[in-house]
Order: sequence, then structure tokens, then C-alpha cells
Amino acid sequence: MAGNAARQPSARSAKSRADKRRHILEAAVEVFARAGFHKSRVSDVAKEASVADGTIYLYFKSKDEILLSIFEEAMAEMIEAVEAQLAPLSDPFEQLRTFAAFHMSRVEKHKSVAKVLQVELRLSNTFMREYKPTKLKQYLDIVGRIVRLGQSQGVMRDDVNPIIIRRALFGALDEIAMQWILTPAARYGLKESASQIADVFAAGLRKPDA
Amino acid sequence: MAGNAARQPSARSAKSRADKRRHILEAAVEVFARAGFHKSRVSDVAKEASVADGTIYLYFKSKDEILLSIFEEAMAEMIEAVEAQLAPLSDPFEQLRTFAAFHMSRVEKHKSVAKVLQVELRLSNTFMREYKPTKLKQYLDIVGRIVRLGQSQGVMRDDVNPIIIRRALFGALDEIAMQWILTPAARYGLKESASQIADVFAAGLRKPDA
Amino acid sequence: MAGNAARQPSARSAKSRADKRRHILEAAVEVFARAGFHKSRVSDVAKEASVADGTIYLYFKSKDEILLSIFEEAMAEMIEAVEAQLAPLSDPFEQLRTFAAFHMSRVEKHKSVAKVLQVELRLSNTFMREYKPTKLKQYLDIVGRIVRLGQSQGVMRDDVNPIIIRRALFGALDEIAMQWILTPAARYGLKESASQIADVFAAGLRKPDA
Amino acid sequence: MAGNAARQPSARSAKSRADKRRHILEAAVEVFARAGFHKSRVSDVAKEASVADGTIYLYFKSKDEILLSIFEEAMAEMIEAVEAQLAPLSDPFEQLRTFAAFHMSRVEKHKSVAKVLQVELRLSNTFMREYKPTKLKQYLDIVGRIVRLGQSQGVMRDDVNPIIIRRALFGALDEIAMQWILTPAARYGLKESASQIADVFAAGLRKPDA
DNA sequence: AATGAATGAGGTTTCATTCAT
DNA sequence: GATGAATGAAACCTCATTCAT
Repeated sequence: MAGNAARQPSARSAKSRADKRRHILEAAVEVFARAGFHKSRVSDVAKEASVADGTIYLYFKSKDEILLSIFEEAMAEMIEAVEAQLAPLSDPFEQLRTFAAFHMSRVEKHKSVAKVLQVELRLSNTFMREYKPTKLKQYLDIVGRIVRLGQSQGVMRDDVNPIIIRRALFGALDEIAMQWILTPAARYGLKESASQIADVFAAGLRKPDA
Repeated sequence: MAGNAARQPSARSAKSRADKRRHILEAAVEVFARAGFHKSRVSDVAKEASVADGTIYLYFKSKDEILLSIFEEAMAEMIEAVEAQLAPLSDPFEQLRTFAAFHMSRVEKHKSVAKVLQVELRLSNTFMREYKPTKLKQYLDIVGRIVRLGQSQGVMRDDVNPIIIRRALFGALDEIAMQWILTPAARYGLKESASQIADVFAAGLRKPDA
Repeated sequence: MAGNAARQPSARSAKSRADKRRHILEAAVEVFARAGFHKSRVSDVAKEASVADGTIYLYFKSKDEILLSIFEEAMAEMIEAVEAQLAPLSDPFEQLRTFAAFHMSRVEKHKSVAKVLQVELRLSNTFMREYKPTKLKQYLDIVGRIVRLGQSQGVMRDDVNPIIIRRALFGALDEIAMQWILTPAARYGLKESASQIADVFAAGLRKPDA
Repeated sequence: MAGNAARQPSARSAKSRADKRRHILEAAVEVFARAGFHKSRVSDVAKEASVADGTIYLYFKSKDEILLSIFEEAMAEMIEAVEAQLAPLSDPFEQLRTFAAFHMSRVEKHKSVAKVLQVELRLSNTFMREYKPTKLKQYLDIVGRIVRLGQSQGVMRDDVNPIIIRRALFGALDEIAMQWILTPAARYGLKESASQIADVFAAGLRKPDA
């Protein structure tokens, strides 16, 4: 019986395992943000996390998988957080502004994570070519849902496709964020950008006769 | 004979040199679009262009420089072409629609070039980190100029920063284009997307009381 | 309780230790025969034996030592078994045939062990380069002894060196066995091969005028 | 036209290419014989051949392919050489002795090659598991042919299978050779061993009443 | 005794770039 | 100018072994 138990990670070891995994992930975020995914060696991540190179592979199948995990887990957190902020709001225009503000504040607060997501993730062939971005779709669909809500309330134009708009808004925010991340001294604040983009989209989506 | 002529840069050899350079560039576009920049070897480009590997280096300093040249020259052409389309138009909203439609039709017509620009360019560390995108800024500034024109004509809102808007519009178009390129069967046409994005931005930028 | 007993090496724990060692060895034979020594990981052997990786090292110094132990113990068994079969025989030619038949039937009956011995053992650098094959010499010398017996009885040629003959016979049997093991569908039976080889060696060693 | 010609290796470059390939192969034989295939690094071979590491891969697809090439080319040479020695002989027993003597003298003269073939080749998983030993079969079949010749001449026993005998003889010779290679101070000469093995096989195969 | 998480050394191969011809 | 053979740097991952529990 003791033998069987030992084959299943115990409660304590499961927690400790998750902790170490997160520890490595955080180290990877710092390293990738600093030097870029391609220029970072697995041994750099290991050193930053104070573990041996091989230990990385007890928690991740490959270097690429580390990057994907950063993405997946950051997106999962963002989805949860933004949903919480949107829940109490009933006005779709208000929701649109909140989403944009949330996205940009997230980028600002978690600059390293944002840097990895926006810049490094795109450098990974694996990601761009093979990964099915379920989580990204889910995040994008929040915007789609807002638009559909506005349309069903009769306050947003019916002649736009939510699938197009959600990606357009994301592209707009994303491009600004990338610029802000890449340019050491940006000439405009993220908060201001979020506000203006939300304004333009809100005004542009509002039903003319409403 | 050609060899002798080449000793002195003459009108003919200069032209021939430019031709060969263009020939290599076009080969590179095909190769990069087919297999991706990272997976393409310089020798693949050489083979496609029917020249020796070393010959590439008589025309380009490095593999990265090939990619940058593709970008620079495509942008230069685009700038010239879109300026020609915008010149006869005086209405900034009309210009906005024209710009968006132009961008997307360009992507559609030159799929290989677009693929390289949108996807592969981002995979190049050199570009994202070290390249100063003068030509891109110039292209973007066309949008900025349209917005400033609209503001000076009093038909566009004064409370938006053209620098932010130009990048937002570009990001929106770019994200849609990338999606279209990456997804074998896109669920919406580029023309329709361009139209909707232009509509939303136009409506969103129009002065409320105008 | 078992734990307490184990603190003092007792007759029971010594037996239990030997049992576990044998258990691991048998697991290793299966694993090595299945996937090859080099491709097998120590953790594969551990899993097959239902013990932890580290436990292996309580019984064996290294992965190589497992292989050597398989060899040593298999040879010891073979020596004992063949000696028992040879003991009642007085005719050296009869002994020769018995030895060959024994060797091949052993290969046939213990295919996994044979596979490991014949194929995998040779893949181990350690073995071929550093190991002193005492047990193998002992096994080989059984043949040498048979030849010397025949010579002393005056029925076998004196102009052959038993040291050469013993190795030649072993090589002949071994090569056939390896072929049989490596080739899924062998074109001849091991028993028939043993018989023919023994026949040729017997006839070849018989004193012409005897 | 000059361009087309350049795509085909010229007579001169083809020769030079073959020379360099052979040069690398000879370096590899020395290195592998000295330290063993597994312990030898590709860079060791490169250093011995005075070329860059990458150059190796212009001539061989992989490290394994180097080993296979050594084998294939050595076997091809041996087949040709032994056939030449056997051609003038009509007595199958004489042929048998010549074959054995040839094999052993070959081992003695090309000790490094023999060492690689006998010992190192067997250490290569690729070879033992995936390679179809056509050349080896061809070499072995020379013995088979000799036996069949003896049988058709009515001087060799009909009750033995040439397929078994050819492999048995090879195994006998091979085992002695391996021993001689592995043991710094062998207790018997290769020439003497060849002679005795040939004698035993010849006598053993001779038709009793002939 | 048993566990299994952690360690860290080790090497093949690719391919951008050079340069002698 | 053109060639293409040669160069050589660079890093991911595996897995035998250890040792704290």
C-alpha cells in the first residue's frame, strides 16, 4: 500500500512541484524579457532559477514549452481578471473602455511578461505555426461578446462583424503595446492610448441614430 | 566581354547589377514565403535564384539584410503606390477608406511578399531589436497625415493623437492580415475587413457635431 | 516489522536481498532484450522491476554492472548445467556434440538472455575493453578440455591447439546463434546447426588413422 | 554553358573529392581504432584529418555513415582481393585454406581497419539493427560457393548445409581475430590459427569415403 | 532499506559566411 | 564578377547517478 501511495504525488509534493514549476516560469520570464527567447539559453533560465539544467526538463518538455506555458498561464490569468472587471458592467461601451484599459494596464504592470508575450512569442516558429491559440481566441472572444451584446441591445451597428472587430481592436491595442515595449522612451502613455482607442472604437461602433 | 565591361561600372553593368539584385530578392521572397525565414537557408535562396551561394554576398551583406531589403523595397513601393491613390482625394475619410483598402488589396495581390513581411519579418531578432523602421514610420505617417488633415479641416476630433491613431489603424489592419495569411481558410474576406475597419475608424474619428 | 528485521543481516534478509537482486536482474534481461542495452534506461529497468530508480543502485554499482551480472550469472548456470550433461559421457566426440547441442538449446530456450548476451553485451564498451571474461574462459575451457581429452585418448589429432579450437568452435556456434537471434525468420534451425557444426568439428578433429 | 558545367563536378574536382573522402575515412579508421567509435568525437576525426568539423559532413551524412563506409569499402576490397586469390585454384580444400589464410593476413596487415570492423562495428546500434549487410553476405557466400563446389565435385559431404558452414567458418575465424585484436599479447599467431581452422574444416567436410 | 527529485556533463550537426580560384 | 568548398561556432536535451528524506 505504501508502495502504491508513493507512485502518486502526495499533496505536499504536488504543491511543492507546482511551486517549483512556477519558480522556473518566473525565472524564464525575466531571462526571456531581458535577452530574448532565441538568445536565451536553457542554462540561463536554469541559472536564474538556481536549478540544474536538467531540472528544467522535469517540469517542461522543451524550451518551446516554457514559452507556451508562459503564454497560456498569462492568458488564463488575464481572462479571469478581465472577466471579473467586466461582470458588474452592463453598458457595452463601458465594457469596451474597461477592456482596453485593462489590457494596457496589464502590459504596464507586468512589463516582462508583456514583453515576452508580445515580442518573444512571435519569434517562436513553433508558436506561430503549430500552436492552436485557444486561450488567445478566448481572450479575443471577450471583445466579440461585448460587440454582440451592444448589437443585441440595439446600441451598436449591425453592419460590422464581431469577429473582425474583436481582432481589429486587439491588433490596435497590441501594436501600441509592442511599440511601447520596444521603444525605451515612448512618446505617449499606455493609459492615454487605451482611452483614445476605446473612444474611437466606441464612437465608431455606436449606432448613428441611437 | 561582359566581364570586361563589368570592370568599369557603366550604365549597362549598373543596370545588370540592379537586375540581378532584384532577381535574388524575388527568389528570396518565394523561398521565405514557402518555408519561413529561419528554416530557409541561404543556399536555398541561391538555388532558387540559380546563382552560387557566395554570389548572394556580392549583393547583400547578410541573410538578415535580404529580409530587410525585401521590407524596405516593398514599403517604398507601397508608399509610392498609396500616395498616388490618395493624391486625387481631398476628403480625409475617403482617404482613410482608400488607405485601408489599398493595404489589404496589396496583401491579397502580393501574398508571398505579405507573408514574408507580416510573419517572417517578426521572426527576425535583428529587425525587431536593431532596425530603425524609417520606411515603416513613413508609411504609418501617411495615416497620421490623413488624421491631421481631417483635424485641420475641422471634420475630425481634436482630442485624439494622430501618432496613436496611425499605429492603432495599422495594428488593426495588420492583425487581420496576419490572421488571413496564417489561416488557410479565413472566415472573412480582406476587402470586407478593410471596409469595416475603415468605417469604424472613420465614424469614430468624425467630429460629433460635424 | 520487515523493516526492523532488515537492520540486522539475517538469514531471512540475506535471502530477501538475493531475491530482490535476482528480481531486478530478470527485469533487466527483459528490458534489455526488448529495447537493447543502450536504448534502455535505468529507469525502465526500475519500472519493470517495480522499484525506485535509486533502489537499483543498492544492488548494482552501475548500469554496466547489471549487464555484467547478467552475463556472469548466466555463464555460471551454463557451466554448471553443461558440466552435468558432460559428466556421464566418456567419448570426447560425444561430448563435443553434447556441448554444441547444449549451447544452442540454451540459446533457444532462453531467448531473452541469449539476446542480451550475444547482442547487447557486445555493445557495451566496458565489457569488450575492460572486463576480464573469467567465466567465459571457463566455459570455453570446457571445450579445450574435451579436445585435450581426445588427444590424450589418442583419438584426436595432436597437431591442433586446443586453445585455438575451443575458441573456433565457440565462434562458430556464437555466430550462428547471433544470426538466429537477429534474423526474425531464420532459414535453418539451431538444433540442426549445432549438429552440423559438431559433426564437422568432430570429423575434422578425428585422428586420420584412428 | 559555363554555368551549367559548374553544376556538375568536373573531372578534377571529382577526383579531388574522392581523395578527400578517402583521406577522412583513413583518419576515421585511426581514430576509431585508437579510442573506439563511441568515445571518438567527430571533432577528433576532423582534427586527425586536418579539416574542420563541418567538412566531415560534406562527405558523410552522419557519424554512423562514416563507420558504415569503412565497412562497405573494406569489404568490397576484401571481396575483390580474395576472389583474385581463389580464381586460379580448382581444389575446394585448397580454396578453403586460402580463404582462411587470406582473412587472417588481412586482419594482421590492416590491424586498425580490422579493429574497427570487428570491434567497433558491433558497437554501433545502427549497424547491428538497421543495416542490411549485403557486402558481408557477399563475402560469406564465397565460402558457401567453395562448399557447394566441393559437393558438386563429390569431394565434400552432402549432408551439410553450405549456408550453415559458411557462417560457422566465418564465426570461427572472426572470433579468433577478435581475440587477437583485443588481447595485446596473443598466445598464438593468426597464421597458425588460420591454418588449423582450415585444416579442421577441410578434414571435417571431406567425404569420408573419398 | 527505499525513494525519486535533482544533478550536470557531454557531443552531433547545421548553416551563415568567407575566400582562394 | 562568380563560384562553391571549407569553415567553426553554438546549444538543446538525455539520462546515469546521487543523496536528502
